[in-house]
Amino acid sequence: MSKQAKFNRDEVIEKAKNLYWEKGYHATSMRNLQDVVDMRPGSIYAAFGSKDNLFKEALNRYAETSAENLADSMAQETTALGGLKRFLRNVTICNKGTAPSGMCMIVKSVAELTQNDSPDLLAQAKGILQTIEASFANIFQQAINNGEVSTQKSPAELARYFQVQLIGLRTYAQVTNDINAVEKFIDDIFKELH
Amino acid sequence: MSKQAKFNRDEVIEKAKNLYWEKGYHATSMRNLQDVVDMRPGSIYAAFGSKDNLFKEALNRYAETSAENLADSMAQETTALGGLKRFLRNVTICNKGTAPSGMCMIVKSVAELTQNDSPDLLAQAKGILQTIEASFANIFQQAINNGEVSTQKSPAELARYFQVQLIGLRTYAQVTNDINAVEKFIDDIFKELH
DNA sequence: AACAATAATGAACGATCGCTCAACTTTATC
DNA sequence: GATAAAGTTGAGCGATCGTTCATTATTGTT
Repeated sequence: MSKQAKFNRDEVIEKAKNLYWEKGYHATSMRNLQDVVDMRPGSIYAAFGSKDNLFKEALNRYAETSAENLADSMAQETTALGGLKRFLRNVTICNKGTAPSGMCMIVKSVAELTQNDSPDLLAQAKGILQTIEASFANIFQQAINNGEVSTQKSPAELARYFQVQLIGLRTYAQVTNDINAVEKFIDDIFKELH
Repeated sequence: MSKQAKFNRDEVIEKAKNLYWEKGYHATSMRNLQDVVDMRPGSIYAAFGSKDNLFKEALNRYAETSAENLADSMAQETTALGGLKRFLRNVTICNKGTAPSGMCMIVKSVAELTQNDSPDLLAQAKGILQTIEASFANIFQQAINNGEVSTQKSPAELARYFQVQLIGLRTYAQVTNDINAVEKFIDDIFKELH
């Protein structure tokens, strides 16, 4: 009995994520979203509830994809530090042309959203960044176990250090477009870690 | 002849800057601005032309204030690196409670604005970040001349490094609120530079 | 006191915002 | 083919957006 939905939920979330990522939360209107996902407002609201909730799903999708990208980078390298370096190069240099924005969607969200007007969206974005940092800590633990790391720092400290470099450098790359400088910067980071 | 304006232009720009800084460009409405500057729409438009133009003036004011804050930090320390460290501590830890946002207003703007919907606002924000980096380079040149710096890096490289740490750490501090971690991070940065 | 010149006001414009819902379409079941 | 259940549609709601402009208020000059 009943009719089955004709839209593909995964594809819709993917397209919504890309639009939110490009334009940010406030600058993305429901009509913009209706256009890119090719659905009428009634269907969108039946399926996702609200603009806020769709943004939440978009954030989660972004987090999933980021985790996959990190895993892919790790899998393509023989060392843990090599994997992290590949990941860092990907987000700052390689993927810059293809992605909806050169900036990290989560950092964009943390920068845009305030505690007053969307506390749970902000909390979710912050939580995702913490999760990512925790996965970096796991990787650095591996790197330490493998004897790849020269410094005395703990996995948590190394993860924090890497997170700051990632956020800072990705934003920096957005401003300058100086690929050579970014490349050199990344090399310096890993020269020091080794 | 004529009537003289009763509002104080500097104060109005200051208040507008603080609201834009807190809420971001898109989430700040002209009616929000009318409230905080206590002016009617006709007066605002006669004085500033448009929401975009008022935002430009706000960005410039922010840049001026940032330059003053940097100069103040430098003046309060005997060494160039000490001044930079004070500045970095100020924006990530000390001023966090009092400022409209823990984030840098320029970084927020670069994150929020896109090439398509406001190219000149974006260009101006990027330009301000370049100017700030150039002032860091001057300071590092002094530090090198004074023999404060241990590394072989050029002033431009050191400025880029500092800019990335500043952007990354300020954003990081916004996410975690872990003051001890940030404090330690800053200490590590300057341990290495010395 | 009359006159320019400029500033301040705020109602209101057309556009767009997030969102709703009554009407309609499609499907599975009997 | 009648019925029930669920998905789709899009006109349109009230609110708010950035902005305009006719009107009013305030000033220095004559």
